[in-house]
Amino acid sequence: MSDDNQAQTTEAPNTRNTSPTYRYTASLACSIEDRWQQKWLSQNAFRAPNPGDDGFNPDARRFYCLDMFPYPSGAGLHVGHPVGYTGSDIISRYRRMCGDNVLHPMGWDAFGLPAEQHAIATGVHPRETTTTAINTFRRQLQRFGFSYDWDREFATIDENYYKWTQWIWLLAWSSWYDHRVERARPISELIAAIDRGEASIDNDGCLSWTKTEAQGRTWQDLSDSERRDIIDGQRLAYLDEQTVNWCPNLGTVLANDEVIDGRSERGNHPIVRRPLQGWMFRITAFAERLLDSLDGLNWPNSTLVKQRGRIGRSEGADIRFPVSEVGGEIDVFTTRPDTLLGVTFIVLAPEHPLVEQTLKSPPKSCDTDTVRSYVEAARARSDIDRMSDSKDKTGHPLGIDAIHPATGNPIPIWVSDYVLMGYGHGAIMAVPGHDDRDHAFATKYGLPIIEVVKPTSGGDHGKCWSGDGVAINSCSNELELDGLATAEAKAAVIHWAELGGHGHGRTNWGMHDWTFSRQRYWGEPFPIVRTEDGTHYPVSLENLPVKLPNLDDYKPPVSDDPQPLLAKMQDWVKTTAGEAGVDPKLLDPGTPVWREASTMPGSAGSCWYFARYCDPSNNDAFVGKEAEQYWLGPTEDSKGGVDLYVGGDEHTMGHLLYSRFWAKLLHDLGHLSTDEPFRTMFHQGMLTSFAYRRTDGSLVPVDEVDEEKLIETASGESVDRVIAKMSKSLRNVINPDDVIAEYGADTFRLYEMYMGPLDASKPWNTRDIVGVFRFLQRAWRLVVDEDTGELCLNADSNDEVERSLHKMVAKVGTDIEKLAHNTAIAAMIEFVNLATQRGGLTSDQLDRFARVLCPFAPHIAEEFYSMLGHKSLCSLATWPNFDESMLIDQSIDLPVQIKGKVKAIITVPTDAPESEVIDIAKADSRIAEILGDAEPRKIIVIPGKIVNIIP
RNA sequence: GGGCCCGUGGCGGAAUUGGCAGACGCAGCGGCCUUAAAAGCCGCAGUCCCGUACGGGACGUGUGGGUUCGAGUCCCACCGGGCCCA
Repeated sequence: MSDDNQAQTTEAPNTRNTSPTYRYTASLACSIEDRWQQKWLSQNAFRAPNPGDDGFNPDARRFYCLDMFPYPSGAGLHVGHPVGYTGSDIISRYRRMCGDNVLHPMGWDAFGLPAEQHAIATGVHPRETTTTAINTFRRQLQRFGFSYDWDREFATIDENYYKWTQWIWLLAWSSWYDHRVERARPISELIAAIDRGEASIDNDGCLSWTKTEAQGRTWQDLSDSERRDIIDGQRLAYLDEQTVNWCPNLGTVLANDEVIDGRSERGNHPIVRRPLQGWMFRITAFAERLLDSLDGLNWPNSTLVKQRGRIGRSEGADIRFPVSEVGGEIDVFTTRPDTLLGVTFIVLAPEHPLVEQTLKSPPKSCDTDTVRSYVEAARARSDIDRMSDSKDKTGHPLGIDAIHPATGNPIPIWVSDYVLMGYGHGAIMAVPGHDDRDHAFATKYGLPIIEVVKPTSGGDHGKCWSGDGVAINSCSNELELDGLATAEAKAAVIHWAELGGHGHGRTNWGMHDWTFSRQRYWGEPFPIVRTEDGTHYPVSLENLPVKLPNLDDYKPPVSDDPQPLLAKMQDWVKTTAGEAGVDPKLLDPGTPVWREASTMPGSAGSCWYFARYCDPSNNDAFVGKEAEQYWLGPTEDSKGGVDLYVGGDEHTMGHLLYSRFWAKLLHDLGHLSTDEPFRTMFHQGMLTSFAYRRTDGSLVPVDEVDEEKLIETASGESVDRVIAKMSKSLRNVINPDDVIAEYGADTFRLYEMYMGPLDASKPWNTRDIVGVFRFLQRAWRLVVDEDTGELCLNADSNDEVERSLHKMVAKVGTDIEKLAHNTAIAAMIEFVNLATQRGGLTSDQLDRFARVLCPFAPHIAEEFYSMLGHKSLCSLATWPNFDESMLIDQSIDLPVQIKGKVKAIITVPTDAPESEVIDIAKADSRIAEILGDAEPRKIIVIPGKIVNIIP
């Protein structure tokens, strides 16, 4: 052992003075780890050179392995974080040793509510809180020995980062979506097309590319503000009024996934539904592509299914129902146009404009007071709430009728909160014969039910059948559907509707445009200002980022009336074009302007961070072209995008959809060479913990239980062990710092990987850690003299050990590629156990073993490697080869079955032909005894596997 | 209500994808070493039955059926658990 190892020779606190000086104890492990971590950092060992940089190898295969970056919370790293990080570190280290160019970066998703909540409570600036938390996280991650390229680290709150977040937003604001070519384009091209007369805007504000005779006023006739409104209506970032989840206590709007059961996910505050104007992203324009390009992704199936569900494509038709009394008409969207003749009533969402219109001039039969209070009550409820009480539906008749377009019959119009304004048109045609919710509603209020679809097979005839079938009772003067299968009937109705002007076929998306404004402080400001007449002007690139002003008081005004926190800073909000950084060519610098007081949501920075790692310090572009093309562009093996993205599946729905959207936007506008950010995706499983449950079902904190006897200490009552999420209240949260202090980082890494499959959720069991610790101790003792600390190796190689080493190298390599780290570790344990029994390793064998161990337990591997005399790092050494011929044994044991039951094990030469195998099997005494003289009817030989004899 | 996933020893989990179920580890038991203990090393270990023992037999991957020479693995139904959507 070299001189610089002296430090750890002092005895470990948990060992007696009787234990050998150089035993692999926690303190020895920790001092080894500390030394190598310093070397890695000081040598910048895991720096990934970009094309053009020193040391870049253009012939190597690329491997961009990305961890979902963490939000650095004040509580420090949770024991669950390193599961995915260790899994990806192992494959990154392995691929690096295989010669790949590995990009394995880490950074910080650092804008977010918790730091702002902390600021409200303490007055400490969120930047300060966040920076402290980042330093803690970085220290903890480095303590695990992860091989990140720390030169590429950044945080989303860095000015040089959010400058580009703002720039990308401006890019969206300056773009529109051209559905003719299915891509985003600069809005200047649209304006030019309109100026040239190629495109026109119809009376409804819709864009039209067919040259028609000018109806009414032409573009030239419009005022500047009218033109501006039309163009603003095409932008991919646009202002709109939405019903939002307003959280008065947090002083902000929350996304649906930030609201759980009508309360905020963070802080558990009540939510009210309020209309509010804010910036939106026109993500729905990309819906079709977001759906279609999922097919090319190597993602877990469950994630693909969820993503498709989230996008929510449904094909159907818009059908128009005239309204007799008040005039006008109701558009409904239905996925089952074939059931048109089963419609017996119409249901409007409480927010539907016709409801308000009816209440203003109600017919006699409308109970206005009841309806009005019902509408008010429904407004306050969340969408999920309104849809979830599937049993007890409520509603009221409006007292007016619609005319059925195919029969001319009047059908009543109701209002009910099970219909949402956000889906379709906020109105449905109710088909109680074939829709469960409509059926429940009709039954409750005594509305007629008509059966119009007969199930082809199965299905309970007469009950509410919502599947496909054959149309019945579906003939009117206008339509004859009887006998048509559902698909044919749908087409027939759509055809009829389009011919008669009653509607048209349409694809509806469950996904909505993305509400992008937040009313809080700790987020990216929008780089845009507006003048008195409401015209918006971008802040020019050289004046980005628009920095957050400092606040004296972070408390939001608690109010049911949504107000952005920054609106308190009137000196900042009200400024001049010059002061705000608007290009003087666009607007005179002295012009009074108002800044946007809302900020971007937490997910903004994480939408594009995968790209920034490619070129994190670029001041001239969000990412340099060459770096971007190298790390993210298409290759022979990939259509482009991050090669492996590892992260939990719990918060990925929004993030994955939003990053995919930004990638498509950036791709369309020529800034990214891939339109999918993450080619291969892997979700690490959640770490759970044990908890204890009393017979009445209540949970007991772990420290109040005798875990051996399974009784509650205080009462003596017996308890069951159950698996639960780690939580403060159950006191079963594990702090990784404590575990490392007790066993070292190498053991920690091995334990988290050895628990089970990387993608499975599994319980932390402190008792089990010692197993992998013993493995490292055994490996250490196998080659190191515990008294002298010197290597203790054999001169001659044992053939059995050598063969088993080759097999182990082969298995570990293939297992790592599958991220099956648990079975790779089992293979290493078996190897060390065998080598221990056979009396040790040669120096050449240790050399290879150290390199195989390195991705998993890199510190002890470096130690072995340097003890062998290497001056270079094991982490940068070459992955050992194995000899194919060493994987095959001379002879193999085969089970012999009689009628599928194993009766004997025979040993045959590995390459024995079938006839020889049969002869050996028949010759086996036990087999011969069972078979007797009779010739078997059939003998099945599966080479290398089994022999099965049917007598 | 719809969709997706999962049920293997006392526990975590293996099983080259249809071929010896329970690798590896924890906990447990026995032995060696030790005055003793810890650590370490060696061994035993799915359940049940027969047998003093060597050994042998039956059952066995949530339950019931099916396909197959052969099923933890494929198919159908059910039970239980989880996640997502409504």
